[in-house]
Amino acid sequence: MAYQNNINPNLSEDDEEPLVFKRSAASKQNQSNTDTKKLSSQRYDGQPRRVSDVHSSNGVNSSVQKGKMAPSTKASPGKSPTAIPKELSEQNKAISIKEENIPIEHPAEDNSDSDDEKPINSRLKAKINNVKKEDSDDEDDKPLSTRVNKSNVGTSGCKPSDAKERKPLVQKNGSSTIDKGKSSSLVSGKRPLDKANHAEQSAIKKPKIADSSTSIKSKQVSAKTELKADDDDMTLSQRMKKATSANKSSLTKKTVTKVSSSSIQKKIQKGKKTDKFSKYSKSTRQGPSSNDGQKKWTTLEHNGVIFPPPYKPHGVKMLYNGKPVNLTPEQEEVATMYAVMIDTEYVQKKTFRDNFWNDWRKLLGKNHVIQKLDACDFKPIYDWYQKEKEKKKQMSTEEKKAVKEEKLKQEEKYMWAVVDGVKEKVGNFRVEPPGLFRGRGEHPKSGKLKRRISPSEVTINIGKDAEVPECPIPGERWKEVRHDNTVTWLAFWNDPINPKEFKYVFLAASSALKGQSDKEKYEKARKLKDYIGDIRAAYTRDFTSRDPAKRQIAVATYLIDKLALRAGNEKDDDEADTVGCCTLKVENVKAIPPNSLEFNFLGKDSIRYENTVEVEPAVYKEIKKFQEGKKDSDDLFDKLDTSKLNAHLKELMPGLTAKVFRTYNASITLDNELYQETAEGDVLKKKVFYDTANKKVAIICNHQRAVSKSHESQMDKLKEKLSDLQSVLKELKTDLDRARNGKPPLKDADGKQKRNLTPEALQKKIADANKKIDKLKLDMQTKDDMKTIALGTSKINYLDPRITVAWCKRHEVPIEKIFQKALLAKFAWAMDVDPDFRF
DNA sequence: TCGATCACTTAGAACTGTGCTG
DNA sequence: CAGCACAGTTCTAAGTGATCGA
Repeated sequence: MAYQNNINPNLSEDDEEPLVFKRSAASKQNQSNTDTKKLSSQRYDGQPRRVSDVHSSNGVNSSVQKGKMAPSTKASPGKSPTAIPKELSEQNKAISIKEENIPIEHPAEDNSDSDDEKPINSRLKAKINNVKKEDSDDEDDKPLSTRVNKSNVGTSGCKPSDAKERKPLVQKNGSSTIDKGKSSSLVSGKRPLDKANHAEQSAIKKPKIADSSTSIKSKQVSAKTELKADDDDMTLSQRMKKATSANKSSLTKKTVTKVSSSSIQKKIQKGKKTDKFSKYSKSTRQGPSSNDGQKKWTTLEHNGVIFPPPYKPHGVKMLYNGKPVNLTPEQEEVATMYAVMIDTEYVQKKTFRDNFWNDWRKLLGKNHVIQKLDACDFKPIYDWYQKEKEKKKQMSTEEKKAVKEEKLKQEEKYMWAVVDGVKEKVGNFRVEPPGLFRGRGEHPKSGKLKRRISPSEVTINIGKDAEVPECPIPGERWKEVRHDNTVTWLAFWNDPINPKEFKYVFLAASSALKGQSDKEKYEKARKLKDYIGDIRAAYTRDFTSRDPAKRQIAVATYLIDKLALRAGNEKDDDEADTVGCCTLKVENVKAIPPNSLEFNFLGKDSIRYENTVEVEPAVYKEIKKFQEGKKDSDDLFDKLDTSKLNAHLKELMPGLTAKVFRTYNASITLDNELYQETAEGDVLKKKVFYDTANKKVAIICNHQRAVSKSHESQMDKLKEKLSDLQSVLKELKTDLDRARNGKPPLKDADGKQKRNLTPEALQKKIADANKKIDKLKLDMQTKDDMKTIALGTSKINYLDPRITVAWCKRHEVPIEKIFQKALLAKFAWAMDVDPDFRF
């Protein structure tokens, strides 16, 4: 089939014909390509891109929307004796999460939603077979080993082989979607108000604004308790029901944990009746749909945030016109921020320097000796800083360890939160230290001083009954304390660079709360499979609609579907000038006859997207029309913005938005790739196979990274190594010839006589050398190919981890080879997937 | 209806740790 | 054992999209 591009939207499933995706230089840089490093290379050529085949099986539609309806709530810790037994699937065990003091465990994740959607049978089966039911108790009691190790990853029998069979996957999963959802009445609103019957609650959401109600220290008594209780009950029972019915039940995967932080531990204890309970409680949390409205948690405890230490002046004097200058500590602090950056690219940019100078100058005052940046020499401070760094590096291992431990001791209490009785890691508990704003690309605010944040700017969100964290800076207090359980943040402050924006403190990715939403994200993307056929048919139809707005929506949707473009919200003038689909400018797309489009624009993070792709003739024609009579800098889609686009998408599938296509595209691509014949061989080979699939996704999503500073020199080294090997080979060949003729080998480079070897021995050496050379060449190629491709982003954000876990099980690859520790924790919810899972 | 606000996900760079190599 | 590449983690910027409120 010579890839013809046509991506016919309606392609039937089997059509997965790859669209030709020609990508030329994907460069990572921003506009000015001046920067050398950035110039990118060309790789990516011609990678065919497959538009996945997705067929929609007759659309079943389940309207299941993630959880909006169920009123359930979580049980409060302590109660819930019920605790649904959790089963551990064997798979779970496969993962060896070792000790780690993290608690993981997430409550029962409900797989609910999703699980529900998935074929029950299969899950059941799997569970039945593998699962071990734990009854009771706590995991503590049970040997970790059991739960964890045993990696039998593979095993499963399912042979992937028949791809054919699997293809229908969609059906499989899809159909299974069962309608449970239908019912759900729909989705409704998530407005907080709705849900809140209680006045109290209702007040909550708005608080964003001010919420006076909560003031510090108030330990309120509140009705909350009652509330809670109710909810809890409900939940439980509900959940149980559900669990039972589904049989699949529970889920919880827990990972045990050994918690260490005493303080929290104490709290836990306090809070819950017993540890056991606490564990259990987790299992009850949030039901699938539990979001009763918007409730994200019932109890929340944490210790607030930690602030960076006050500035310690170093007294090193910078020079102005060659002479040392005295600076106050405040002035010195900011000078130091700049000084340590003088060897970065930021400082090369005028905007950065101007912004810095502007802000620093305010601190210096009008009459300061320093009157212009150009005459400043920050080198002494820079040198001092380098020396400090060196000193640190030179510390003995013990010293380093001691320092680390000290730091840990100070921070430990901030590292954890207790959410509904479960200890969870906090993500960013450190308040951002002052510094110079490092905007990406040509950000107009780059270089501005990002001031220090004080506690009086920080709002804390915590459970009503929890102790309000003490403000870590004596004499100061929090700006505000809220008790808003409709949000997941633990604290926030206004971004000093952009005061209208906020910086939030959230739980870590390994938390149940995040895990749950991650899972929902993938379930939604999976659901798109069932709709994609209709959606494609619809937009294809609309390419020729009489209504221009409709045509724009159709074309935009097509691009988002086919190219996995981002939606493209409007941006302010004080942000870098980047675009997404809806904000593409005329100049960003060039029509190349007969029906190709050449895209070239700066996307998120000012990463350049360059791609030429063949499109449907109708699309080609429309794009040309949209461009007619417009200036280069005009919007290509003038009748469109993301909210209109998303509103339209929502009509096609509940909950559908533009970003879902990216997730869908990425995951289905991985799934398809991994169902191709997997290279047999050792784990390393399999990993290469996996990475290749991952790479395809990264290319589709345009995930790039800067070429490392040392790339060139590294390549040079490899080249040298290669040529050394080649000369060795040559020598060996000569020796072989001589040996065959009964002559002794030539002397080596140092003039020494080499050992006499038999032709056989030499042949073997030659074969080895050839092998080495081939491997080296391959490594070099790979290294060069990958120098601008970032695999991590898709792994973390776009690829349904169940696809990977299932593949690992099928091919007996230990999951740790693919997911590092942090990802194992983040994806704990996906570990018990069936080996034959299809996205 | 629309701009502003808020919450949360996605992103690459910077930093840190670690294991290999010579 | 130092110096390195590379892997993994941390940091925080930059997106998306829902909701608010006029």
